[in-house]
Amino acid sequence: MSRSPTTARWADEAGERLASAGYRRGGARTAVVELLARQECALSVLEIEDALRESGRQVGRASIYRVVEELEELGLVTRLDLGTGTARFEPADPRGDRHHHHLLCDDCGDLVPFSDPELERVIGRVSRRLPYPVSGHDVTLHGSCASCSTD
Amino acid sequence: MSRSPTTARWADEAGERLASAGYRRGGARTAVVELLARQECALSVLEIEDALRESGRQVGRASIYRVVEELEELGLVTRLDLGTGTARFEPADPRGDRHHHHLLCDDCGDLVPFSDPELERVIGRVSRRLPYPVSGHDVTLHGSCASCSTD
DNA sequence: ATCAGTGCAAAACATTTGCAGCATG
DNA sequence: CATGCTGCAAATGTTTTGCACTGAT
Repeated sequence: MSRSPTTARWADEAGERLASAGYRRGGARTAVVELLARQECALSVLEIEDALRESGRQVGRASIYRVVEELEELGLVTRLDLGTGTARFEPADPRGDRHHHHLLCDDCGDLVPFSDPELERVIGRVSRRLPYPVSGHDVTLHGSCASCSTD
Repeated sequence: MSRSPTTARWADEAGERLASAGYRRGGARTAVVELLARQECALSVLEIEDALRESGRQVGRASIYRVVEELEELGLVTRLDLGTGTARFEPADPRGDRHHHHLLCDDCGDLVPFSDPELERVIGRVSRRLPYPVSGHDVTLHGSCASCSTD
């Protein structure tokens, strides 16, 4: 399995942060972190479960929920609630080059990541005039993808 | 109950659009529309249920779900999925002066609405370079409110 | 050897659906 | 008075929790 530098960096940082937060290196936790590190975009818990089973490393669903919750609390993953009934999770990178937002097809759930520096700048500016400090943000654009518009 | 001009306009438009879409003016539907018209910001289904019960107009929860779904399909309300486990609904106004986004306290769920013309402009610009047409957008800023930061 | 980590099964929620009875147009 | 609307209760699907067992340190 080849890992890009960015991907490897995230997995390593996650490992360190988990260790220094007092977590042990259990099998399920490691498997979930390594799978997430390889992802370009967000996965649901069910998708994580399937991907792990297919790669021969089955992990209980409850453990996956527990791991993504821990990772979210440490700021290592971002939870996306897009109104599709299931939450999705992806590696977080608040300031780095993997930071992005999403275009969602409201009909089929297809996700397209995008990023824009000016959007980030404007969000930063807006954040400063709000009543309490802003620690993060989500932007979701909604539409209907090519396959779903063919009606 | 006094209604501001904007609020009245939304309730009236909702009534018309529902009627022309072939819907009847049932009691539950009317009650939900009138409650939403009065709201400044988003409510969950449970909050809608409680508010209606307290105002002496009890409505079944399933009916509330059905009404907000219809209203969402007609573009009259916006559904907000903020990762709190429950969806919230508010009157929609995609281009008008009620259009806004939210700052969410991740600890207690407190919602603060805000709006910014430049943010809208940038989102419009970004939308144009994406692979399929964008029909709407959500922006959520995350933080920890004053009461929750007192630790 | 200890105590965190894990998996299973059950529980807790949010939301949707089926259906019988009520009320609008 | 026919058909859409409503409420209840049951079904569905997601996420959380309890508990016994496994495994990392």
